[in-house]
Amino acid sequence: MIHRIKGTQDLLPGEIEKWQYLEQKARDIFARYGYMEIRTPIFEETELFVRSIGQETDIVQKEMYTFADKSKKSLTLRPEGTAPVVRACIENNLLAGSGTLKLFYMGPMFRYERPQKGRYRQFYQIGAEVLGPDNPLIDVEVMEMLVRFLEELEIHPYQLHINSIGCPGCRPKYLKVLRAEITHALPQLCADCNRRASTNPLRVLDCKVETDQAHINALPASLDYLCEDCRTHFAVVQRFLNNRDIHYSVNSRLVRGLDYYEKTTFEITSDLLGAQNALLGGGRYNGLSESLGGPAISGFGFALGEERFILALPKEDYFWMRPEVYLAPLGPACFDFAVTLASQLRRNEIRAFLEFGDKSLKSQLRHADKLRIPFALIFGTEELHRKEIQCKNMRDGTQVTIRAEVSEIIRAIRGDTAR
RNA sequence: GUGAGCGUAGCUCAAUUGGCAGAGCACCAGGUUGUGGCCCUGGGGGUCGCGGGUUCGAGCCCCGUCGCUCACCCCA
Repeated sequence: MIHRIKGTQDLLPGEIEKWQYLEQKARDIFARYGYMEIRTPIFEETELFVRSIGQETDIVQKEMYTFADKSKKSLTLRPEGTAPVVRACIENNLLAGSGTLKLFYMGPMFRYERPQKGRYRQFYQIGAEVLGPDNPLIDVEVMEMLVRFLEELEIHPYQLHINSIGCPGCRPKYLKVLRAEITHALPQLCADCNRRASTNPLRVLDCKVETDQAHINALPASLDYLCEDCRTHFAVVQRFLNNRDIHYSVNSRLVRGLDYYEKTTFEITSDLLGAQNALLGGGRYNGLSESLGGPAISGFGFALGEERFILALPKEDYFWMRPEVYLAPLGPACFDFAVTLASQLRRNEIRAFLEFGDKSLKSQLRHADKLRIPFALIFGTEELHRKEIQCKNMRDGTQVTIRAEVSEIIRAIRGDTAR
């Protein structure tokens, strides 16, 4: 028995409808905010991710699916979507204009991690990028769109957390102070923090160990070390979030795991999820384009985890384009007619289901009921001899005899007015 | 990479001290010459994850192994 790879999943009928719903709603709201879709390859040169995400990050250090192809080139299954999008923009010269470029994408990402609730090795993200000016109103518009998106999906409660982690101009100064303070507190901190202190001091801020909290709260916050430009940027973001009546909390301990972020970072969490409680996250990445050899263009973007949205979605019956009519021929003698009729109905845009097995009427109706198809067309040799057909309404059980013609059938299942 | 919990029918789970592998749901058939849901009757289905060991006898005890789940880590 061969079965699926750890951390992957088969999305089956009954579950996939939620995904279609989610993706359809995403396309809808992206269209309203002026985004166009982009699709990039599922694998890239390894170097793209190393340079953008950062050599020392966990993603690059231990989570990438990296392999050599037959020409010995090192390739990597994409662990995130921003770097490939920016790469594609540079390569196809989409950044030539001076305006704002808004793109969205959706698709699978890959990270080699131990699976748990809401976390998979192949997982799906929907994300968007705004390339162009370094304008804080972009940050606000993206967050507003996401809050609207959550409301339309009826996902609640959720919390928006924002922070500013400074820019290459002011962050080094902050990191120096942070390092010094952490070193000072090190004896009182947990083993993980002791390790992080040297590998990635920002992550110490993210520690959840109870006994560390008091010490961590006493550590300096990046917000207190922002340069003039970063401070103004963050102030404008907050002012306009307030204007739009968007509830948020400033979380000076919000740290992101990718090195390209600067200035604004944000995250939306929900306790509808498990321990992995982030529905989505994102931030500003002004230096990314240039570091990948493109023009000096600013960027802001986010990615949301589809699996996590599915977990948070209200427990409802999601839409399925189920067949409108089930053809139940009685015996092989009527099958030719059934095939022809199904074809005619479909040409008239009727969703028709035809059973191919030689099943009893009882089992065919049971099947139609199980698929919740609203009408069944029943016909045996007697009916066909008279050019008639039985049309049964599966909801109320009523049944009428009609002429075996497409126009009659359409009238019967869609009502007199429809066509 | 680390830790814990769990692997018995398609699904959810029982099985006393180690003593003939079960139920509900689902599925199929019949009750109805050609009519679904509700009800009744019957039926098909099992490498008890896998491999060793102990024992007259193992789903149960022991060792190993694989898988799943959750959590740590990290992130979407």
